[in-house]
Order: sequence, then structure tokens, then C-alpha cells
Amino acid sequence: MATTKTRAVGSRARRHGLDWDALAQAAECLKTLAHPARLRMVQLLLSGRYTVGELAEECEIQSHMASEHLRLMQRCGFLTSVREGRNIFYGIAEPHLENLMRCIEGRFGRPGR
Amino acid sequence: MATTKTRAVGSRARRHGLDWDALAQAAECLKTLAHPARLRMVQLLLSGRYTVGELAEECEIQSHMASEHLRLMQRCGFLTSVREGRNIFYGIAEPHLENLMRCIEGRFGRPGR
DNA sequence: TCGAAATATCGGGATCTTACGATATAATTA
DNA sequence: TAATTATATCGTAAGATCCCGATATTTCGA
Repeated sequence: MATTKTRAVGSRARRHGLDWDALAQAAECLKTLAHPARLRMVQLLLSGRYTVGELAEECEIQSHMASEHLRLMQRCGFLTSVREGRNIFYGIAEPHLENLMRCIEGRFGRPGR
Repeated sequence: MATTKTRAVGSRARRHGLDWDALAQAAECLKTLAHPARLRMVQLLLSGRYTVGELAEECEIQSHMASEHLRLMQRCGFLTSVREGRNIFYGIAEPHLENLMRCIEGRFGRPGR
């Protein structure tokens, strides 16, 4: 999973955007985001904090699946979590997610909204 | 792969960003983008057109693998391709990719650049 | 302390992805 | 036509992902 190859810079594109390590990291994060339930969770969490159960209900999945999705996103540093009594509230830790979701909504959102 | 479920809108988040179909579509596209070689190809192609062989060399993969990656991205409508003699030149078809890559570079690019 | 509620983890089976070698197709040149 | 170059496709095996049921863990209330 940790693709840590050292790559020579090709001929036509010197210093073109991200280096290979950054690309591998970015790919990991995109893969983590690339699931409808997880996208939905991010979308919801950008508007405030939610418990696991609430997210599960919104996404219509079992709560232990929500837990799993949240674990994956937390591993990428996307989320915060705070326990309050029996509940655990999740929130957004990665500020860039807002821009990214805006890009995605710009591409996939219906024009009439 | 075609997750076409009809989902009820939950309680706390009415009309929150994208609906389920759009999320599934977005997830597909993100998954397609979520590979270091494919990200690199998009990065390169945003600066001009490239042949399969050039892309393969830049990404240090075999050209038949480049071909495969390009096929996946074309299936999402990301790319254009034009044959010229023996070569096939690929380019960017989806204008939103530029914004998306900027978001990604904003997150993963080194601060000093 | 016991039971219930909320969340997390484990083990497994089905499905998908990835990269490979081999092969096929298309266009060019000898 | 035959050989060469560029690109695409096929079959496949290893590995990853997804979702499930079952089971743990943590916290609260009776």
C-alpha cells in the first residue's frame, strides 16, 4: 500500500505539479473518499458534527458499517472524533475537504440548484 | 458497479448537496482518479496532449498499462483521443479536472513551491 | 452489578482492481 | 507483402475492498 518508489523525472515534464510520493498519497486519499456513503458522510459533516448512529441512518447503512467507513476516513486524517457519554461525535479535521467537495459538487450537482 | 438505489432523505439533512445517484457517480470518478499513475497522467495532460508512449514513459509503466489506465479514464469522460498516423494523442475532455487537480495540489503539494 | 445502548472490531466470502505476459489490431515503411 | 512501430485487448493470478454476522468494548442507568 505504501508505494515508495523513487522515480526519475521524465523528459517533457520537469517539476510538473506533484512528485510521485505526493501522488501516491493523494491517490490513497481519493480512494478513501471514493465511496458514496463516505462522500455523503463528508457532505453531512461539513455542515456540523454527527454521531455514528446519525450518519448510519442518513446513509442507510448499519452502524457498524458506518463505524468502518469512519475509521478509514480517520486514517487519512479527514475526521475528528469526540466522545460524549455513550455517543461519539465526528467532525471534519481536514479543511481542504470543503474545497474538494465543492469541486465535486460543481461537477456532479444538477445545474438547477 | 451501478449502485442505483433509491434512498429516502434523512431527517437532519434535507437536500444536502448531492443526491445518492450523483454521489455514486462522483465516487466512480474519484475511484478512477485514485491511482498515482492516473493522477500523473491527468497532471501531464492538463499541460498539453501526449501519446500513450509518452505517458507510459513519464509514468514509468509499460505502454499497454498506460493504455489500460487511459481506457478507464476515457470511460469516465475525462479524456479525448485523436489518432495521428501511428500515434494516438490524448487530451483532457473534462474541464472540471483542472479545478480538482488544483484542489489536490493544494492539499498535497509542498508549501514551498 | 447487571442490562441496555452506542460504537468498534473480527473473520470470512464475494467481488473488484491491478499488473502481467501474450496476443491482436492499426498504420507505416521497406 | 512483410516487417516494424504504436496501441489495445485478453486471460489470469495476487491482492484489495466491500459488506455481512458475530462478538467486544465502553458508557450509562436501573
